[in-house]
Amino acid sequence: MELNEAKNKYIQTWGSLATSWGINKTMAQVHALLLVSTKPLSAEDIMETLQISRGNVNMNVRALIDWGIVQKEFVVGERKEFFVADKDIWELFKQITKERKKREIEPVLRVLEDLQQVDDTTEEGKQFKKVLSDLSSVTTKVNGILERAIKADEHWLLSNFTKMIKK
Amino acid sequence: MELNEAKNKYIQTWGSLATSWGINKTMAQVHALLLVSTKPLSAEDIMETLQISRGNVNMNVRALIDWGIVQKEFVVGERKEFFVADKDIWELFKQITKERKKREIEPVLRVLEDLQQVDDTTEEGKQFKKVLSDLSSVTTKVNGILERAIKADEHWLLSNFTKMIKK
DNA sequence: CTAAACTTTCAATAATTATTGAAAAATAAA
DNA sequence: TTTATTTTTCAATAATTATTGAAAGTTTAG
Repeated sequence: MELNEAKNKYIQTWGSLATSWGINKTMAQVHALLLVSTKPLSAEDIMETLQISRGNVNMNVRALIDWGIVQKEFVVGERKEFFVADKDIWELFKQITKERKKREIEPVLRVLEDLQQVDDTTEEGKQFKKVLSDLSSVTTKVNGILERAIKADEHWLLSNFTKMIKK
Repeated sequence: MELNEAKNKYIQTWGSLATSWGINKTMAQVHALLLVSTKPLSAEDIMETLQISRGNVNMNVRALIDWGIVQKEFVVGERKEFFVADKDIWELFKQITKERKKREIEPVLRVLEDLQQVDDTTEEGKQFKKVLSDLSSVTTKVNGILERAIKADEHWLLSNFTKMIKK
């Protein structure tokens, strides 16, 4: 398989996975592109490769920076900004998980907690509280799983590759 | 807080969480409604409570059944179908995780594997393969985390509540 | 069988979300 | 300064996704 064909396929695959996880397609594609690029890319490079508008590039690159998985980089002799993606993909996974946990799971936990205030003098009220408490348990548990994933073996990838190389 | 108000708030919260995870809002709301209902609901009950059309109810209930988290139930003396949601929420989480793993993560792993066939005689090709192999490692690892979550303590919730009740 | 009760389908339409592109704002060079 | 270059914003528009509702299809009762 030719390299560019492979890169393309990868960018597309990643983009389509992203859409089913509530991340927009372009954002995922921009990230994928930066990830497989051997050098920093400018907004124009991205526009050209992915055939998207300047505004779109700007918005999505900014979002990626916001998520902490892409950084600006300055190239000597160039005025415009260039971008690179963090190449440690475990780090990437952790960042994304951390962000989503904060933005989505934690607010739900807060609502569930708040709802515990419901009147439970009736039988139905009691049952509802039971469902809520089940939900809280599971959400908390999921939160915990993610928490552990985030904190887990800081250098898992590194040690993994050291192993691979040594072999 | 009044019971119906609380139930409503919960249905809305769950619905909005769902949209950011690529599950459609109505599907999540229907599920939430069934979850907090003390008795099986008919298509009409759902239509009325959520103010949505018959077709919409049908499609989403069917999808929920497809995911294995809602079941049909027959009510004596009634001709139409009624629906109930599985009340074991850990089971629900496991089902959803299992489905998504199968539908989304596994196909990506297959594509990544396929892309390993890329020509790697050039330096750039080698670097790309490195990125691919990183991605595979992480995706496999995530797959593993989910796998373990699915298989984990079949009766975690149950034992948890037994503990709570005993206390 | 036929009629009534109920479920499913799907083209039309609405609602939501993403993208463009040009104008405004910001930044750096001359 | 002023001018050129680059980035950001955002209203308009396009693309995607969800929803409706009525017609067609099924099932059950009589």
